[in-house]
Amino acid sequence: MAVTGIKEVARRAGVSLGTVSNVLNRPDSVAPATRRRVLDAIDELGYVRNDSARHLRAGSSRTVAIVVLDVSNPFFTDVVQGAEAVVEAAGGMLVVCNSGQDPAREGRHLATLEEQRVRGLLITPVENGRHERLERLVDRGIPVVLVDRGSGQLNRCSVAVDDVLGGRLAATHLAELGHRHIAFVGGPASIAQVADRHAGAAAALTEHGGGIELEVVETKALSVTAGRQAAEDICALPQARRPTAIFCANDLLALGVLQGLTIGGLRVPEDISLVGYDDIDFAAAAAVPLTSVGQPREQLGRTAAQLLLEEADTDAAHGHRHVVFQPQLVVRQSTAAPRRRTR
Amino acid sequence: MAVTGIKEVARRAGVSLGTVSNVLNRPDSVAPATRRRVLDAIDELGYVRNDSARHLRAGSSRTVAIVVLDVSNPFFTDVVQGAEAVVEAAGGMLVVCNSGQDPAREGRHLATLEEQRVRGLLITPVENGRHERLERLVDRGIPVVLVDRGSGQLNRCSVAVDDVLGGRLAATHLAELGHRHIAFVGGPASIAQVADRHAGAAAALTEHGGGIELEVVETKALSVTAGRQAAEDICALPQARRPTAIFCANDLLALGVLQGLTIGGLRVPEDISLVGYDDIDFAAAAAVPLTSVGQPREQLGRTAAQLLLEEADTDAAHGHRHVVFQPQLVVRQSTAAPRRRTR
DNA sequence: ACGGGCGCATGAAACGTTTCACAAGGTAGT
DNA sequence: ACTACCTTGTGAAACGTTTCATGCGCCCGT
Repeated sequence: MAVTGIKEVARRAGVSLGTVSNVLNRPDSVAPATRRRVLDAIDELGYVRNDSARHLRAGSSRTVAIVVLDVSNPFFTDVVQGAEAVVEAAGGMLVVCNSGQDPAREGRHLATLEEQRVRGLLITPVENGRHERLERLVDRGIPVVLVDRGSGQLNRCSVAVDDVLGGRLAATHLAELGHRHIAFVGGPASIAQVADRHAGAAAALTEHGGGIELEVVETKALSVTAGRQAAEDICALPQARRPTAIFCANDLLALGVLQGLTIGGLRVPEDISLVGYDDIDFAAAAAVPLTSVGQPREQLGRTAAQLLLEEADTDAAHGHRHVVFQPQLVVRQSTAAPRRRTR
Repeated sequence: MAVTGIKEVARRAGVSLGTVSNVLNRPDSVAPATRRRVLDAIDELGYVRNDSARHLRAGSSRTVAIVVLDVSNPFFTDVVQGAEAVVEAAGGMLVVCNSGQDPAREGRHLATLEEQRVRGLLITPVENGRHERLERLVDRGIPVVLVDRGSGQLNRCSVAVDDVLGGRLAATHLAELGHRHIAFVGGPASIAQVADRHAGAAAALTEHGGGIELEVVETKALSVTAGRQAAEDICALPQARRPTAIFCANDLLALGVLQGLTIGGLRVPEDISLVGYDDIDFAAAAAVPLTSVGQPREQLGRTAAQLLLEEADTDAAHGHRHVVFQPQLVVRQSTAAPRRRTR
């Protein structure tokens, strides 16, 4: 009921303002008897600290924000959960903001977060390159950690997964199964992750030799719908010109492709092999469990959060680190050796 | 750079503290020339409002929180997006908290949010019934809207979907297709949604007459894994005792069941029909597109947020409303008439 | 017995806003 | 010319904390 604060508690317990504050923040420096009295008063009054006042005084807050591209992509929800665990363990709070790939929305979020004087920021920026607003936050002393984005910048930490290697793994797997005609499905190519995964695949195939063809099918988005569409195009090809394997930049895409292929009457993996990327839970749960390139999603979030808190706690200049994880190929049932072509 | 506030801006613009505040909050009450000068000063200094101070003074904040059971369930991410849209349009910020079905975690979140003096709270509580902490928030004057939970309580608004009706729709659909032996897969039964959906199905079948059997397969969770497990059990039954249709409490479950049936060599819908619930995007994208009971997920979130803001804006006592949406059956390819039993 | 330390409690100052009562000057109405 | 009012700007108070210099009493060691 009591909407008021520490003052009322102090009066009730018959102590001074400062003492109540001490009970709250440095309980050991208060005599047990006094402490008891204060705690009782707090209970009776139903007193709850006022965070705004606390942080106004303290200057910094205990909340950390994470800005993601798409809250409904399981990849990000897992990253969020990882970060959440670390932040909460440290007594903080993680607020999740969704930019939905929209730079304007991202901007609004950053503005609000700046006003809130958040403790730190985890972000997968919508756009690459210089980011004025982000620079400002950094200048202001708010630590920023880039998530799932290699960092050209040196003035902040970053956490990422080696997408080039991921692409290599997928392509090598297909090549070793004997595929000679592979399609890469993904897009838009402006997205760094997509470009890297493709580059990795291309490099691996070149090294592997044997003139393996890597055809690119560019999609508009990394979504299930986009994948289904791409699959339709592929089904329409005459069998001779049809790839025997598909590597998707993303599991959502791969699920769409799987669906499209099924509709088009092609079986996975008998007629065509399929590799996804991210290894989201739905990949394993698909009707044909997907072979996919796994990323340590939760760990990505955890590490990012750790780096952030570390930086936030370090008073002095802190050495910015760039952690890169290794992806891992998870082989399931969507890949197999190509059938002999009818000769 | 300037870490300081309004004061410095005032000095630079050669005006008083109050004037700067007016420029920020009531620009019209300031002469254009003065306003210009102040705005310039703000720009040059890179001044950014301090939210803590503002809210300390104002008493209430502009952030609204939503506490969900599982951030990685697409159902909730859609609800969140709906709420987000409304809150952001109103100039507020939505913070997403994940209780992960854990009452303790939920409690910690609520404690923090109470300290933050959030403007309002959207929540799908982990447990039903009286909720001490929630009561406290309400007493404190923080509006609370229950999401996806019918409200026994009358001291707050709620937004829900009629789960009993949803159950009826699913069961009726199957009965009309000619199924005589149906299984309900879901659990734990303590979850209100699960119980309601089952109750609806049972009621509909009774009314439909013809002695249709409704068998219950209780699961431990509403997850893909749990569904796969349940499907294995069903596959193990001798054909004569095997249901010809399955109604799942949840799409995640249904996806798991679909996978389990496929592994077990049963085809959907030829051998067995399958109905899910929620109509998440992955349901439409499954290898066999799922018939499912759709809920207006985003609208659920939007409405909840609207109710909340409305309550927060109303000074006087406000009439608590309970909005109930109608679910809708979405028929896709996972349901069909049962094959004639081999006689 | 005396000074130094230590343990505990105090109260005022400061954090950066917003608000509010008020002042100064100008304009208009009578 | 006088009052009344409007427009624009002012500065102090208040919001609820935390922090810090200070004070008071007590014990201990010499």
